[in-house]
Order: sequence, then structure tokens, then C-alpha cells
Amino acid sequence: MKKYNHKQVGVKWKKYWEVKKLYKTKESVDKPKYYVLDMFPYPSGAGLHVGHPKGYIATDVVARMKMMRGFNVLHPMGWDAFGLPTENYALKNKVHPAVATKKNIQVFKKQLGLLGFTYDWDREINTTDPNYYKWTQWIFLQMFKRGLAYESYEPINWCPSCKTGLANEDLEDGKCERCGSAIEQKPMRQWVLKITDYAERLLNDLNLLDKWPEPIKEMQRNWIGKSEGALVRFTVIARSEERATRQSSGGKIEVFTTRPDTLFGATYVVLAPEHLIIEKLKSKIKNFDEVNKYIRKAKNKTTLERTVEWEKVPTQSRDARFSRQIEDLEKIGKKTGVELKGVKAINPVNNKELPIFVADYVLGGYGTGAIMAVPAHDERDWEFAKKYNLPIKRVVQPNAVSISHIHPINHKFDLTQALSEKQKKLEMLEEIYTGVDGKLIDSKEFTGMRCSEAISKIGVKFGKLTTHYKLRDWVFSRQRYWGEPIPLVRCEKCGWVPVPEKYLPLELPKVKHYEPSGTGESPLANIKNWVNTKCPQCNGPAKRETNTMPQWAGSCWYYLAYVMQGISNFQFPISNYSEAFKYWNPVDLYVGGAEHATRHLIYARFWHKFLYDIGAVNNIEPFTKLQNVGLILAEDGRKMSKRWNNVINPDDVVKQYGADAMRLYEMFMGPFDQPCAWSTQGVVGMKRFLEKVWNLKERIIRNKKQDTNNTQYPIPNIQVILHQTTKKVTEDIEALRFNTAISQLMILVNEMFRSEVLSPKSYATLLQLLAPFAPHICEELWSQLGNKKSIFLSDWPKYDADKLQFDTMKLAVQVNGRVRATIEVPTDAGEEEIKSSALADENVKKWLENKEPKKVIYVRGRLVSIVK
RNA sequence: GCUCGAGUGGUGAAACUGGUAUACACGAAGGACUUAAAAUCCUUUGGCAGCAAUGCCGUGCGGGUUCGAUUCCCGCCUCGAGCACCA
Repeated sequence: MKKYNHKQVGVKWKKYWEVKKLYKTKESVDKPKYYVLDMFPYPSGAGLHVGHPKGYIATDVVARMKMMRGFNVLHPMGWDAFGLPTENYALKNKVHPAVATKKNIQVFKKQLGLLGFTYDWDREINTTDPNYYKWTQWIFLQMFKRGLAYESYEPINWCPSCKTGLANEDLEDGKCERCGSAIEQKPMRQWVLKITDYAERLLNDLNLLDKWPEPIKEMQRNWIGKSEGALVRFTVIARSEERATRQSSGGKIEVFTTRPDTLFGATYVVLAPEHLIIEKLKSKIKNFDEVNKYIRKAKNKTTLERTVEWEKVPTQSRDARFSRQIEDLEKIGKKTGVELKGVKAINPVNNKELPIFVADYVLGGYGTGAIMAVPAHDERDWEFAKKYNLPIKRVVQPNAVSISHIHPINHKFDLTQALSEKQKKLEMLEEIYTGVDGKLIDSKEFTGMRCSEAISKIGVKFGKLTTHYKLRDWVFSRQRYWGEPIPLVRCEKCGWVPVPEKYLPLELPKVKHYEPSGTGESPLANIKNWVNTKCPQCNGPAKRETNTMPQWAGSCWYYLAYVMQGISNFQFPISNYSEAFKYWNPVDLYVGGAEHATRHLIYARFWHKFLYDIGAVNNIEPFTKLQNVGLILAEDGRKMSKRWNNVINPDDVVKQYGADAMRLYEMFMGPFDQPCAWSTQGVVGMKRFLEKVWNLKERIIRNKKQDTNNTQYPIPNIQVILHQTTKKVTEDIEALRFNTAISQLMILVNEMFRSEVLSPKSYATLLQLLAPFAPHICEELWSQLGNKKSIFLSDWPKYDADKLQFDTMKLAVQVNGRVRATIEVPTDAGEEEIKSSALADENVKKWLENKEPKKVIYVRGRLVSIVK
């Protein structure tokens, strides 16, 4: 008997699959489709570590099973290759980014090739291929034509180290997500996509995604950040202490509030330090110098907060620079502000004059940058009012129910007393109520009205009901080289003119120098003969847009590109692909890291909805089911990184233990979406298991030669376990519970191992069930059984629901909730029969102490519980 | 601070809808084979007591509901993730 040689088996079958084109996806066959997609990798210079393929293995297991279950499966792979890392790498190593990209892709492809995936490489895509990005450009132009891409001069996030503008999504704690530098606000010209037009749909349609992880949906909801409220205008007057008359200042402050019902409780108004009205009121503000000084300090503080890397500074070893920064921050304090003396705001509900403050706790970038403060019903306003001794006025009386929620009630608790204590505290303004379960007090004609009703009534009467989102429009231009050129031309006569479709792709010019200029201009601006062009409309002199698209552009539609690849090589028009889109969309299963929750996954949903609106696709959500991959950590429990020198290369693992052992191990490690540390010992265990499967084959041969009578172990046992395993493996793979599927396969193999003999049929079934996880070895053993066709062309095993149980079953017998005996009864025994045999058990009798049981409960197939 | 998610052997982890907690694997210990080692195979492996049968304890902590709780309820602790003055 030949020993299992993973290397030989691996090479042999990879070649066979390639030659037979086994994984070539066919169009429009008479089968249901299944589209299973991985988040395509960014081919970096470092190559893959063992963590990367985890998701790919999972989709491969699903793809193989679906194939065997009769689906027409699309399981493609490609490269998301534009972006800063490659460009920076290229600059550092003095190679062109296109060259570096090509090389990196080769390495990645070779590494992936070792693992035996079912990718249809005929559909490979690459976002940096002009043939690909002409469509990225085309989609952008469609947005431009419909007013969804616009030019803006607003200040944006600027990373001084990467020398480019960034979208909100690209920030982490106010720092550049890529390099960690503090972000500056820099006013500059940029292209922006109106994603906010889709905010409501992006939010609502999350409800359709019942196969997405709840946390991801929650993150998107937070990111979109919808809040409903009202805009209310406060007139600003000039008021001097000497003169008792109001003087119009000409200014108005508009505030956004979600609680217009508390308008009667507003006791002051607060502006963000960035608010423009402050400058306008300059002449009316008596303490303008003080205010101005404060504003500078506040802005400084924001920068400081962004610069200090709290989490990276251990308390013991803060260096002088950090200590100083932190000290400065602490000196400035938490919520601070300054009153604008000489001006007041008029509350529209009661004509009262309210003081106006500028304070750091109001953000310039949200709402209108101004708020009305209701300290009695808002935590932050309350804090501020306490600190600066400002008046607090209650206008909401909470319901008794909501009071009792504040104080947890237990049995020894006197509710009436608690209520009155709570009431006292509220009245003394020692505590506040911020909820909406209550009625208005002291609010003129609205007194007595429920908060929820008053929100709209007061909102409509004194302001305008509106909805606000945290989501900002997507800053879509980058001042860097390695990205898709934005296909627009600036003509003095015609303005911005799109590059006509027939001239797409607008190719990225090949240049020697592509360093970022840092001036806010893209490096493309220096290439005169590229920049200077003719207007497509009037043929007059014109200049090209020199900014490029952000890294996320190409991944917004790539799942459609794989489908297009099956039809023709990216030919216009889009209608060429309608049929194919109709067949393959949406993606049935999408697997990837959770870090994409608020970027790629929002952007792609946005683009897809847009493509739906222009009739390019006919469904409104691109991904039916989303599954997150849990990170694989290094053996030491840290993230795998060059820095820690703990990276494990999949090539080495494959070489030593084989692709099948590695695949099996990564699926067995633990729940798929949980992070887990790598263990080389674990891989060894999987190799042992595969050897066991290999050696089992011997028992079939022996069966042919020898008499089957002399066996202690009845074969029917294997039959039952085989049916159980078929059921469990099928269900578990569908639900992506790979670890328990594999453990069930191990149970089956252990059982087969205990048996002297094995029928070829049982063995074949085992191989089929194991094949999605360990394709090479199963294919080999399958062919050794005499099969001429690939195991993946065979039909997935079916189980018989009647054969899932043994003839007898073991039941636990509990007396007063404790297991005191185990009885064995025929599986088809009736309830009475089982109860009496439980009561007849010696041990049960002992624990019953000859008393009559009060109650006997039988739980089907589980246990008998006797109450003494 | 707020919102989720999670705490089970030496380790990764199982457990259907409230029904025998620790499946499966790793590691460890002992044994067989071997000149020896590796590999392989067999046995043991939650804790305590006991020769054993068996008993008691045990799923982060404290309570509760139940014949029965890892699972449900209340309160707390720890860890992880996300958001972080969003009016």
C-alpha cells in the first residue's frame, strides 16, 4: 500500500483540473446559479500570509459543494491594485507602479494557485487594466451627467504625509487611516460624489439584508447617522447694558435640534468655534478679542487631540513631548466656552433673550454648527450650564414608568418613595431627564402635551422639520498618480465636459516622475501634452482634470466585472450584459473582512443603486449574504506582521503538510468569523486525519478478500453515522459552520477505523463529503476506487431521514433534576413503556426511597425526569 | 461615556427550541512496537474524596424562574469590537 504523498497528489490533480478546465464557468446553462465572491485582494509587495486565504478557502468549500449539488457556480478572483501602498512602494524602490503591480500579482497568483481553488481564471480582473477602468470611468461619467458628481471648494481632510485629500471614511480618530498622520482641514478644489442623495435608501434597504451580520448593518446605520428634527431660527439682537432697547444686528442663528418639544426650556445658544456668524457680528461683540482668542485655542485643542496618540503611549513611559501635549489638553479642559457679550438670541417661542456662547462642545461639521441649549433635558448642556452657572429650566415631566426605569426596582424597594425621591431630585435640578416619555410643563399652550406629539407640533410652528445625516458626500479626487484618471475636460467656453465614451478608457499617461507635488495639484498636472487637449464639444483649447480617483473606486463594481468577463471583453454598451446580470445578480455569498463595513460596502451599495437607477442592473442590493472572516493571529497571539517577525507563509505550510491539511486546519480552527491564533500543531493533526482517511482504503480491499463474518463491529452502525454525517456536513457548510462539519467527519472516520471492514460505497460517500475541504486527496482516492470522472462532477450525497437513528437509544434518568441512571430502550418505544422502564431502574428506585413520584416527565429522545 | 459581541478543561473549542456540559482536535501522562528515536497504535486526561462502586463540586461573579439553566430574567465583573460631545 502506497503511503499518502501530499506533494504528488497535489501536483497531479491541480494539473488534471487545469487540463480538463473543470472550473470554467459556463453561461446560461440549464441550472440554478450560485455566485460566491471573495473580497479581492490588494496585491502588496509582501505576499500572502496564512491569514489571507482563510476566506478564500471558505468560499471554495461552498463553491465545491454547490457544484456537486447541481448549481452553476461562479467563483472568480481578481486584483484591486490601484492605490497608495503600491505607489509609495514604487517611489521607494524606483520602479514604476505598473511594474510593481504586475510583479505582485504574479506572486499572489502563484501563492493562491498552491491551495487548489476553483477559480475560473478566464474571468480574472485587474482594476488597473485600462480595459477594466474604462468602465469605472464610464460609471463616474454617468454620475456626472446626472449631477451626482460635482466640483467643490469646501475645506476637506488633507493628509500632509500622503499629500492628498481624503474622504471622511478614510480617517481613523481624525488621523490618516493609512499613515497615522494628523489630518488638516484644507480648502481645495475637488470632485465629490453625492452619496447623501442615497442616504435614505442606503439606510432603509439595510432592512432587506436579513443575511448580513447585524453588527455590520449597525455600523452602517451609525455611519449614515440619520436624525430627525427641526431647524429653528433665532434672531440675533445687539443689547447694551446701558440702553434698554433692542437693536437689530441683522443676524440670525439657525440651530438644528431633535427636540423641538424642549424649545421652551432653552436657556442659551451655543455656536461652534468655526461658525461664520461670529465674524459677521464682530462689531457688535464687546469682548471680541477674548472670543477670538478662545476660538484659536479651541481649534488648537482639536488639532492637539488628533495629534496625541493616546493608545500608543504607555503611562509609565510618556516622553516629554507627549506629557506636554497631554498637560496642555488637560489645562484646556473638557467643555469650555465664552459668552459673546453684547449680543443675544431671541427664542422664537417666547421672545426671550438668551445669551450666546461659543464653545468647543458644538461641532462645526454637523447640523448647522449651532445649537439651542436645554440643560434640563440634555446631558451635555447640563454639564456646561452647571460649569458656567447658567439657568436651567425644566419643561418635561417624565412619566412614572420612565422614572422607575431610572431606579432599578427590586423587591425591597418602595416604589412610591422612589418616585418622590426621584421627583425631588428632578425639581432640585440635581438630576435631569433626557428621555421622551413624558409631558410638557411650563410651555404655554403646549403644556400637557406628550413629547412625541410636541416634537412635530412645535417643530412645525416655530421651525422647519428636517432630517440630518452624519454621512457626508464622498470626496472622490486624490492628488496622486496611481489611480484612475477622472475623464473630464475643462473648456473655457463649455465648462466641464465629459470625455466621450468612444475615447474611453482615458489612459493614465506613462511617466517617469509621479511623486506627489504636495501643492494640491496632482502629479499629472506636470505633463503638459497630456493636460492640454481639445474640448470634445467645441474643439477649442481645453485642459484635462488631473486628479485621480480614490482607491475604492475600482472595487465599487468589480462583482459585475466578473460577470461581464464571461460575455465579452468589456465592450460598450452596458446593455450587452443585461442578460448576464439578470442571471448572475445578486451575489449569493460575499465573504471578507469586517474592516470594510463603512467603506467598500457602503460605496459598492451606493454605486449599485445608482446602476439600478440608470437601468444597468435590475436589482437594488448587490450582496444577498455577507459573511465576515475572523482574523488569523500569529502563534504568539499578536497580529502577523513583519515587525514582530511572526508571519507564517502559506507556501511553507503547503510544502510541508499539503494544501489539503492547511485548508482543513483553517476551517477547523474555530468559528469562522472569530479571530484565532495559528497553531502549527493543529495542522499536524489535520495531516494525521488525512493519513487516516488514506489508510482506511486498505479495509475495503481486505473486505474483498476476506470473509466479512468475523467482525465485532456491526456495519449498520456506520450506516447510521453516515446518514447523520451527510446531514450535518450539508447543513453546516450551508451555514458556514465548517468547524463542526469537520468534527463530524472525524467522528465518522473514527467509527470507520474501529470497524474491520468497510463497504466501497460508504468510503465513497465519506470522500464526497470531505472533498470540498480536501479536494486533492479525495480526488485521488476517488479515482483509486475506479471512478473515471472527477469527484466534483459526482452528485452530492443525500441522507435518509428515517436512517438517522440507531435501533436503541440511551436516555438519562433524572431524579429531582440530577442524573441518577441511564437506560437503554428501543428507539420506537412508547412514552409509557419508557417511563416504566425508567422507574424500574435499580438506581432510580434507590434515589426514590420507595416514595411515589409526584411527576414523571419524558423529553422525547433525551431524558426522563422524575420529581420526588 | 454609549452601543453591540463574548467569558465553558492545560489549549482551540462543541452543546438542537431550556433537556446527560466538555463532542472533535491539540497538548500532556502511561503502555505496545523499536537496539534507540521518530512515526504509528492502544489507554488515561475538569476538580476533590475513594481500592472501587460511587458521591460532592463545576460553564466569569451574585441572585431569581424551572422537575431541570452554558442557554431565560435581574444586578455586577472582565475582555474584545465599533462609535465617541452628532444636539
